[in-house]
Order: sequence, then structure tokens, then C-alpha cells
Amino acid sequence: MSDNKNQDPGLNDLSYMYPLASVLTYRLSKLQARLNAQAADLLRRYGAVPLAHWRVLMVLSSGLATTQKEIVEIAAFDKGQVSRIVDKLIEQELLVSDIDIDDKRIRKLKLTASGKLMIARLIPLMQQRQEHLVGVFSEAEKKQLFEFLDRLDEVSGKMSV
Amino acid sequence: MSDNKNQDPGLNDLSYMYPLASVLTYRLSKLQARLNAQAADLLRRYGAVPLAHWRVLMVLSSGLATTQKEIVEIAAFDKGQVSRIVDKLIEQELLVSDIDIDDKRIRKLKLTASGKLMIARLIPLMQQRQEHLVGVFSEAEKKQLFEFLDRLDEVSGKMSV
DNA sequence: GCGAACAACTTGACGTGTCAACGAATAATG
DNA sequence: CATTATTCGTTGACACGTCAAGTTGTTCGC
Repeated sequence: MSDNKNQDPGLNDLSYMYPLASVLTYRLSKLQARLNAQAADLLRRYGAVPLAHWRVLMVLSSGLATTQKEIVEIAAFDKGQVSRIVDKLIEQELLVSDIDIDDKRIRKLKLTASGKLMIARLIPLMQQRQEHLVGVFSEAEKKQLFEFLDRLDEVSGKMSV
Repeated sequence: MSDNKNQDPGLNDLSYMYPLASVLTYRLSKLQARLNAQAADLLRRYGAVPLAHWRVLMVLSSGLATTQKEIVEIAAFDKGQVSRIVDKLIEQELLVSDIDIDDKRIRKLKLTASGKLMIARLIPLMQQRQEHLVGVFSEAEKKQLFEFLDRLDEVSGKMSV
């Protein structure tokens, strides 16, 4: 009698308060899931490494990092995860590590020939994918999008609630 | 002798090809990690559920889904994950499920009173956070941002490589 | 209705992401 | 120097995400 269609009037307008599609974090999460799946699929189909491993390889091949610490700083990865991924990449002989002569805590990382080869083979694909993605934006829009992301980066750090 | 500083000329200009900060997927991944950490922290500090559980609760409370299949479709979650999360939410008595009378494969899901209460308590916080995030954008910018995300959603589905 | 195809959900395995405690090496302070 | 503090990296624990195989129930074609 009282609950024929409105089980709970006090909470029933949630869909009004929170049209899911307009919650930013929800949108980003969904988008990211699809993008990750796409990238992982691409990497898998071309007989390569898992996505996280690929990201580490990319940072190394960029020349911006030669140690785990630098990878962590540049890519904002977890240092534990990087440690384990580096181990596996060394097992697969895509990477070699030498203890730094001046500081025995530090492992200097270097891509092996086969590591470089794998990257060289996959780069064109990943580049093509990146272009496929940002290709839907004009130069001005691209600039604007990245500016938006900059702003979100900044505000995603501090929240005092 | 031959490898004094340029170990591999063919790959050395990667940092030019791939300035990391400008790779869209990389930026999104990083941003999402920070947003997730922020949300999870908020949920943890206010004595509530893990982030993934919260998301399922939100979809249910939106009224857009009453079965696991619908949750999966709407939120693009993994069906296995949803199955396990629903189990735990039922254990915690935030949810109840009834087998559908017409199709015994289907579990009709419904929030319990305490489930609704928890959501009602947390909604203001999450709303505040949402506003904190999108507060850095004007109305016009917000509209533009979401329009950008729409376009990325679309192009993230199809990739024929 | 019987068997094959399909659909909703479950389960197991594994990779990823996050946090915190720990060990070893170096740097800083007295 | 010797003690203390930092720093680089390792390890364990656990939540999250993804994939694929398996179960049970329904539907469709014959």
C-alpha cells in the first residue's frame, strides 16, 4: 500500500542527486578501464609483456631513468611494484642490472639487446594507438584537455575533509 | 670504444618521440591513481567500505540497476568482481538478494535499511569531494571536459590494429 | 520434451596497486 | 670516528582488476 513504487522517498532521488554519468571520478574510472584493456590486449596479441611491465620498459627506454628510484619518481609507480617488475624483466633477460660502483644500494638498470628489440617492435603500435586516441582532438583541444588534466592533478592531491 | 655514450642511436631519441607526460593514457592512469587514493582514504577514515564496494552500492542506490548483470553493464565492472563484492555486502547486511521468481539464475538486489543509512551518511562527503574536484572548472569548462571524455569513451572502444 | 545453444552467475588463477615493515648502505651529526 | 638519520631497495600482506573455465538455469529448434 505505502510502497507500491517508491520504496524509500528519502533516498529515491539519488539518481537525481547523482546522475552517475556526471560523476567525474566514475567517468574517469570507466574510461581508464577501457583504455587499459585496449592497451593490454594490444600488448598480449603481439606476444609481449603485461601492461605494467611495458610501462617500466618505456620509462627506461625514454632515457629519463636508470635506477628504480628514478622510475618511481618519474612514473609515480609504487617502489615495491617496480622492484618486483624489474626482477621479472631481468629474469626474462629484457634488462640487466649492475650495482653502482659508488653506492652499493643502487642498481643501475640497462635494457638488453632483446629488450630494445621488443620495444622497437612495439613502439609503432603504441604510437599508432596514441594517435588513434588523441586523433579525435584538434591541436587546440588537445592543449585544453591536458590543461584540464593538469588542474585535476593539482586538486587531486589536497583535500581536507 | 664504439659504445662510449650512445649505446644505441636507433632508440636513443625515444624521449623525443614519447615525452611521457604527454602520453594521454599515462596521464590518465596517474590521475586516476591519485583520485582513487583520495576516495579510498575518505571512505576509510569515515569507517566505511572499500572503494570498490562503495561503487557497487552507488550504482544500486542510483536505481539504475537491480541485478548483477545490470551493475556490470552500467558501471563496466568485471562480473566476477561484482559477484564477490555482492557476497560480502550481503554478509555485512548492507544488501539482500532474492532469487527472481521468473528466472532462478537472477538475484534481485536490494539495499537494506542499514545499507541505505550508510549511503545517506556518506553521500554528503562524496558530494563535497566531487565539488572540490570539479570546482576548479567553470560551467563551460566542465561541459567541455565531459564532452572530451565522451569522445574518448567512443574511440576507446574500437581499435583495429 | 530432448538436446544444443545461450545467459546469469560463480570460482580459480593471476597480474596490478597500495601500504607498511624491514635490511643494507650511505650521509650527517656530535 | 661512532652514533644516528636517511635513503634505496626488498618483502609480506591484502585489496583491486582481469580473464577464462565451470555451474546452473532458460530458451530455442527440432
